[in-house]
Parts: sequence; structure tokens; C-alpha cells
Amino acid sequence: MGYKHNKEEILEVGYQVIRKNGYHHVGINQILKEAGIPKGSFYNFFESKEDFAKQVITHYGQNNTIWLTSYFNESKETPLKTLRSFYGLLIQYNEEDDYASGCLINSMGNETGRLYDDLADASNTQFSEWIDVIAQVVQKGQEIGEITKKFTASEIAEYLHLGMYGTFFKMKVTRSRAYMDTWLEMTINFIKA
Amino acid sequence: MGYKHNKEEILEVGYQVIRKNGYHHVGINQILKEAGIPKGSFYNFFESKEDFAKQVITHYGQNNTIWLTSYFNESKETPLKTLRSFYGLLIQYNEEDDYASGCLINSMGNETGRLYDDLADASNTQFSEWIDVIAQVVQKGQEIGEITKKFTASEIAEYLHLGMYGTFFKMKVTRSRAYMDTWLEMTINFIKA
DNA sequence: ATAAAAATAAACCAATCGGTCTAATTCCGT
DNA sequence: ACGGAATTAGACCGATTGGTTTATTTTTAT
Repeated sequence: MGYKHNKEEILEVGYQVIRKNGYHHVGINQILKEAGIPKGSFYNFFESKEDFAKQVITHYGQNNTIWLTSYFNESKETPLKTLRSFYGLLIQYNEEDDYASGCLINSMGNETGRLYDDLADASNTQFSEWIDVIAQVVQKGQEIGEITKKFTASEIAEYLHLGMYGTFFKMKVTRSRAYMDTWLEMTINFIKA
Repeated sequence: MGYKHNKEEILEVGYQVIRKNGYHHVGINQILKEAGIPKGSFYNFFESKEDFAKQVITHYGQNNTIWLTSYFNESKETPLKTLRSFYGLLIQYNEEDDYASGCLINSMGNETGRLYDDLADASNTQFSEWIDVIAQVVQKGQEIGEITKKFTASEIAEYLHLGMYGTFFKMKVTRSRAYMDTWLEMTINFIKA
């Protein structure tokens, strides 16, 4: 049967709440309330708020790595078109979310990166795993001559993903996807062979 | 003679403290302490913490618009080289700052953009003014055939600046400028005619 | 000189912060 | 069935949060 609560569901609630409100703006009590768990359970699972945040980052990162991998595996388009569709889909998800959050890793990294080394390291680790997955698609595109070879696959993968992170600022302060679409068009144009 | 304190010095302290620690992580008391002013003076000048933050954003934005303008006016290089030097200088400033903060507008926009509309609007207003200044340099580069005409000057200016914002995430979680230099090289390469 | 206005100063407020503690309950291995 | 361990439950803690209040001082306008 197991006990009433488990770490995964608390991590999922934490992810949803923190991504919309940020780390420092969210209190433990808010997470307890939304997850429907008492404080004792929380501190039974997690050492501290910071430890909790670290596990939220890792949980989200790993889930996303799995999703990314399967998305790219299932794509029947060419590598460059796959990348365009992929980032187009991310933009669409952000629109459906009313531009509320962007990416947890990016938001947490920017808000807490220089304040808590362990959160920075956790964010960087997860981010790097995503880049590795994306870089594999880029490399295939380079091999078939669809993507420029002026830069390495890894550099281009990071260029793509960090470029999108940059657009999240504009997205949030304008509550619009307008520039994100422009960014995608420009970036695909720049990296094509 | 005037009174003992003035808004400008409080705004400057607020800028320094918030850029390093974020908005929600900083309390009024911390700002009072660092600025050496009593609480009564703070609430005499500012309606609330949110109102204070809005004025910090505007203060920083306007100071930066002035600095940007004079930097570009005084540059004796060609437009594209001026842009490269400019972003190279920004990277250097971040290194000298031990990668502590990136850009206040970007950090605040990402942390609070979807929580407080007035802060989002203030950030967007200041950002747009910077883009206008940068776009003038881009346009000159386009006119002399140094920068691509595939996209408008304004689009390229935003592409540059938001691209740099994207690198701030990587900078903070790795405490390094390594990717920022790569990003600059790639971007200049992409936008050149 | 004087009165109104602005700024200074800090005590004070309810609410919330992250975290601790003790007790009761539930689960699991034997 | 039973004992130990894990989990649940929430009252409680000191510190801090953003903000208010009241009194005093300083500046400015008349």
C-alpha cells in the first residue's frame, strides 16, 4: 500500500508552484497547502527548502530529458525541420500557459544561480543533459549538410536553447509570443547550411 | 541645502542590492540598512516596495540609455565592430562583477514579469528604449553593407540583446564567461552581411 | 518670525518566513 | 501478533516580512 504521500507528487507540486512564482516568492506553507501535506511529512522527505528546490530541479530536468529524447526519436522530419518544429512546440506550450513561466531551469538559474551553488550546479547538470540530446540532432543535420559546420554541434545546440531562454524575458514583459516567432525564424535561418 | 537623503541615492542602493539578490529575496530593511536611512524616509519617497522596484527599473534603464547612446556616439569603429566591442565590454563587466547579476532588467523581468504588470511594463519600456539605440547602429551597418538586410535593424538589435540575456543563465550556473564569448563570435558571424 | 510642509526617526503591527518538536499513527519485517 | 521504523500531523518557535503610526526635526515659503 505504501504511505499516504510520496516525494514525486510533492516535487511535481513544487515544480508547478515555483515555475510560476519563483523560488524566493514561494513559501514552504504554500507548497504544503497545495500538495495537501503536513509540514512533518515535508521535512521527513526534504532536509530544507534549498534541498527541496534542488530535487525539484533534478526531477524536472530528468523528466524533460526523457521527453526530449522521445520527441526527437519519433520525429520523421529532417534534423533542421525537427528542431524548428520542436522550438515551435515549446513556444506554443508557453502560449497555452499564458506565458506564465518560461523554463524552470532558466528562471531558477537566473534568480538563485549566484546565491546557492548547489542549485546552480543542479541546474547546470540538467541543462547540459538537454544540450547533449539536442546536439545529437544538430550533428545529424550537419552530417547531411542541412546545418552549418562553422560551429560544433554542441555549440549550435547551446546557441539554440540559450537563445530561446533570452526570448523568455521579452515574452514575460510583453505577455506575447511575437518576438519568439521572429527569433525562431532568424535562428533557423542563421544555422542552416 | 536640501534634506539629508534623496531618492536617487536610495534608488542606486536598491539597484545594487536587487541586481545581486533578486526582488523577492531582498527586504525593505536590508535596503534601509545599506542606504543608511530610516523607514519613515523610505515610505515618504516610495508608496510601497513594488513602487520602489518600479522606480529602480526606470532609474537604471534611463541611466543605461544615456550610457549606451554616448558609447555608440563616441565609437570610431565600423557599426559591426562597434557592436562586437560593445557586447565584449558587457561580457567583461560581468566578469569583473564575478558574474553576480547579469542585467537587472532581465533578472527582474524573468522573476516578476508575470506577477506584477507594472514592473513588467516598466522593464519593457526601458528595454525598448535600449533596443532603439542599438537598432540605430545596426541600421548604419546595414546601410554600408556590413550587416545583413535579411531582417530589420530593430529585429537584429533585439536578437543581439536578447541573445545576450540568454547567455546570462549559463554564465550564472557555471560562473564563467566561456559560452558568452562563443555566443558573441557566433552572433556576429550570423548577422554580418 | 512663523506656520505649513516635508523629511527624519524608530517603535510598533499583524502576517508570514523556514524550521523544530512532540505525539499519534501507519507500515513492514519477523 | 508485535516491535521498530517511517510517516503523518500540526502546534509551536524566533526571526523577518512589508507596512503603519506617532512624534520630532528640518526646510521652505510667506
